Amino acid sequence: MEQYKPSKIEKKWQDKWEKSGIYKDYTKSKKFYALDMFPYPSGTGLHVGHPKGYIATDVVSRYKMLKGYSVLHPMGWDAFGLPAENYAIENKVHPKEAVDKNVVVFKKQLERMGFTYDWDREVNTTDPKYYKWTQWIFLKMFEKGLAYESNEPVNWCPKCKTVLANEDLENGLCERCGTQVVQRKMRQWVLKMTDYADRLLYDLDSEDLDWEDSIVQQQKNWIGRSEGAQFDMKIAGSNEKIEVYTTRVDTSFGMTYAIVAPEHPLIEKMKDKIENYKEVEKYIIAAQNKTELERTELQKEKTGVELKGIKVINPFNNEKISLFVADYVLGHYGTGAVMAVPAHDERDFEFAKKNNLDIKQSVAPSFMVTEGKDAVRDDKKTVKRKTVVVIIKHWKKNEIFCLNWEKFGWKSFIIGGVKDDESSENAVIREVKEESGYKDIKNVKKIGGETHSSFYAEHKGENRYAETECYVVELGGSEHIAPKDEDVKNHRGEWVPGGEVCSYINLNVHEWFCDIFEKGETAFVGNGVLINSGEFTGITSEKAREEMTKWLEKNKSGKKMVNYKMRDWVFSRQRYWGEPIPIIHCEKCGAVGVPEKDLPVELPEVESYEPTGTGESPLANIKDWVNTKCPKCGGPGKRETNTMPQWAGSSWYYLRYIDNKNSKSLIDKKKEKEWMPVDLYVGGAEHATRHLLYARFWHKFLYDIGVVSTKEPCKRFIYVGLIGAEDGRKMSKRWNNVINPDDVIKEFGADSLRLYEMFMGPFTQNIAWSTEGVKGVRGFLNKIFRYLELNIENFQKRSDGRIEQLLNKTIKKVTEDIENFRFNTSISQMMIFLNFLFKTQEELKKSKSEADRKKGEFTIGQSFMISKSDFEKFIILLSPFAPHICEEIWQEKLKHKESIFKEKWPEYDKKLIKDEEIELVVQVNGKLRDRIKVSADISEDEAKKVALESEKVNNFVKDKEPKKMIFVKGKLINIVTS
RNA sequence: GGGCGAGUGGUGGAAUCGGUAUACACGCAGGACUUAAAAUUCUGUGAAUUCAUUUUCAUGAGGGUUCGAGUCCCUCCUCGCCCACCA
Repeated sequence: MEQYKPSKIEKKWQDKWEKSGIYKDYTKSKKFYALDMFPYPSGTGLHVGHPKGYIATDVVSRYKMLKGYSVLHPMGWDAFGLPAENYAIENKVHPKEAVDKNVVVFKKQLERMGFTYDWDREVNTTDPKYYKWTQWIFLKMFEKGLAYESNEPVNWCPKCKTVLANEDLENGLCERCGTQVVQRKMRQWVLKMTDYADRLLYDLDSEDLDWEDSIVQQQKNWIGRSEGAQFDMKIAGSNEKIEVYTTRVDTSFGMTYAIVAPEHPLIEKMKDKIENYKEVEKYIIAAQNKTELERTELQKEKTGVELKGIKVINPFNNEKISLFVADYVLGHYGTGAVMAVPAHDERDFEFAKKNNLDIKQSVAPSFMVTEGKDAVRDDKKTVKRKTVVVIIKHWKKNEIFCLNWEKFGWKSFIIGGVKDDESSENAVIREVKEESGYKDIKNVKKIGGETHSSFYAEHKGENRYAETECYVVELGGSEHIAPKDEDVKNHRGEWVPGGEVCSYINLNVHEWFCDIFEKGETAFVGNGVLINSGEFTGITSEKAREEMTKWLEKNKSGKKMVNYKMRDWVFSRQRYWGEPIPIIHCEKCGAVGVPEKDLPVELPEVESYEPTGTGESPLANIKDWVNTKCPKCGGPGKRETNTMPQWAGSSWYYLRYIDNKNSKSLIDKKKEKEWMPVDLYVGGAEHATRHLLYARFWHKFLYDIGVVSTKEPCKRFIYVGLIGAEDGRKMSKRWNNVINPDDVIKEFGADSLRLYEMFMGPFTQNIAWSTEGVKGVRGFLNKIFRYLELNIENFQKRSDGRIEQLLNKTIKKVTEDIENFRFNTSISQMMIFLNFLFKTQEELKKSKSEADRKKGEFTIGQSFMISKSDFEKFIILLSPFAPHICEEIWQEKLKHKESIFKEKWPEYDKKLIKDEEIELVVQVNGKLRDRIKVSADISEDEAKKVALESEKVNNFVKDKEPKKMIFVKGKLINIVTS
């Protein structure tokens, strides 16, 4: 029998596809843009983990082609950056040479996997024809004031000898070499990404973006928007002031001191007035010399020095308080100065404790109570659960309540108020019944004391107090209907059904918390109700933030303020191998952009790529290149010698694929409209806060200047789960556990590699490689070949009914699974289908031999076998995953003249998917007791009858009378006896 | 410390709506083929119990809701990723 030999077959088809350009059909009416993160062509080549994402996009691309789409599926090289440069330094070759060499290797490796890349569209970020446009974008940003020069301290990696962006750090270490980064003041180019912060944040929730939650969340956290207030604090006896930023202006009355960061300009300004300036100066110098690591990890203890002789004034109560310098306040965030409220901020609390500073409470804890998630009414459903009603009373006893709040294990609470004159258990229960529609209230526990009660609720912007008693009431035992919207409206405000309104109960427990303060245990950082806060006393934290900010505005001493954790993008590197920044410095005109007609500013040849470490890149040594004319005034000018970071080229590459040969513009408008946005983008999750953020930023800028027509670059992004080594470690040269895809392809074939990587588990999950697993999928491919060899003469006109049905189910499942990136289950479904073909074949053999034994006539007829057209459908389903073997079968075995690419993706027949007969599951008290074959549309009555007739069932029901029966149509019946 | 996610056989995993837990695959065991091995193929394979039918127990631990829970709720434990003095 002919064996399936991947090595011969695969090469043959790869060549034919490439030659015919069959997948480059861009004439269809529907488009699909599938994008991979282009690789950095390193010297080590690919390992099996790299292509996982590429395989997935290729599967989807081929699937979309069969579905009648024009599919854009390009590939290119992100080749600027340190590794190539370091290699160049070591080996004294031009980085370009190393890159070119590596690209050849990478391309060959990718080609062996049978990807449908359109290599005519290949881009390379180091190609002057490409980086001309990277520079062009920079120039446009420069023109719009989004690229600016700055002298702020930046992260400097002493080993890489370059500045790094915030995004390039890992725990304060250089992400590339692990060296401790130091802060260094340097002139550098910065992109004003913070101007786009709000749009970058809000568009994450827009319809243009369908990304995985975790990635969206990561970006949100990275952007780190916070809303608060900024206000002035006057320095007593001086005209100077500091500005502080806080998100908790509601705690202002608890302020007992203020702090400035070591780099705050006030210190220099007030030098003369600071009595202990020497001590302060010493502290500042020490702080500057601290590494990031010391500031965070090692140096957990908060340090600081008081600026003696200086007092600042709390604008809310005109109190004079001390000012400190402490390095737990960051100079670059907010205003570099904060108010300190030890009672309500853990860091301030810690610092205050250490330095014996005052602690003053201004917010009393209160508890937010909302309904449990499961109680949120769903229009279709009855909410079924046990509910606890808590009504709070006496504040001196509520310590018990607070302590036990969580320990009781109640899952949710409804707050109810009782009318003043009706404080009794019965009143509570009656009211609960009436107002909520809940029935079967039981298990009433009184947890309150005897005195007055204080029930506090914020409802639709209004604060209400009610006198209440304190009870715990357990609701449940049977189904109840969640309240309707009308009911909510009718409520007095105390009720919060459906989780639609948040309520506060002022438990007046601050005394209890005060105890803790006195014991020195904790700060209360939650929201609550203001105490000791002058005119603001008694309102909630939320309300207080609004009101107190308004107060500041009215008194012209502060305003509402928004801050971001995200900082502007430090955009210059002091290295050779990057795009030159197209700027000329002129003594007269300052920084002048290189005129568009002179782009690209090509990287000049240098003798040494070695970084200088002086804050200039090696380009600074090429005097001929550096010295030029100012484009504005014609006078002497010097070229900018810094280069762009590695992330520049990749921030817009997806656009260039669409029109990669255009020398007149970055992209042709018509073509851009035709293809954008990217429909599917697959790549590593580690790019969530860097590349994906940068690309969105640049894209939005390009949108603003009219280059692109979409607000977001890509519609759907899915991250790839990593492939670990077989030993459970990371695949790495260091552990000598790297699996090279070339070896796998050589032994098992590209189809097996593709199929295995898609089969190994959920796509986004990290999973270890298993060579045994590859053998498994190869067996599957072999079996298809074998089945065909055995049965190619036996195809019937129409398939066995069971095969037909299973095939239609398979079409449905595979189609849906590809759309949803559940490749593993679509492959297992195809395995199930093939297994069934073998099973029917066994049945066929059996009947044959039986016929032989009886010496009867035997014809295959229409049973047991599959029709040619149905088998072909199966092959088409498999072809996106294992294109080579499918093309081989299609053209060589099934004798089609045209490629399988020309086929249409099969549709399933809804009628055929329905089962006529099912196995009715019969449960007794929820336990499986029997399965009975019945017609699929069996009625409830019939099902009951059949179920009760079953002997097995009767063993369990015995003489007990069934209390009720639960029937799920087409699935099961549950007999309840107890 | 904060955010997100996960925990199911010996292993990777399936069960997407609260309805038959362990699909599919690997591994393992036994049989066939072979001088032999590999390859291939067939059968079995959660645990306990039983000759067997069977029954009981099992989805990190413990509780809860439900006729019914891997799935929902609460508490706890473990692991992974991201961020981390952001006021």
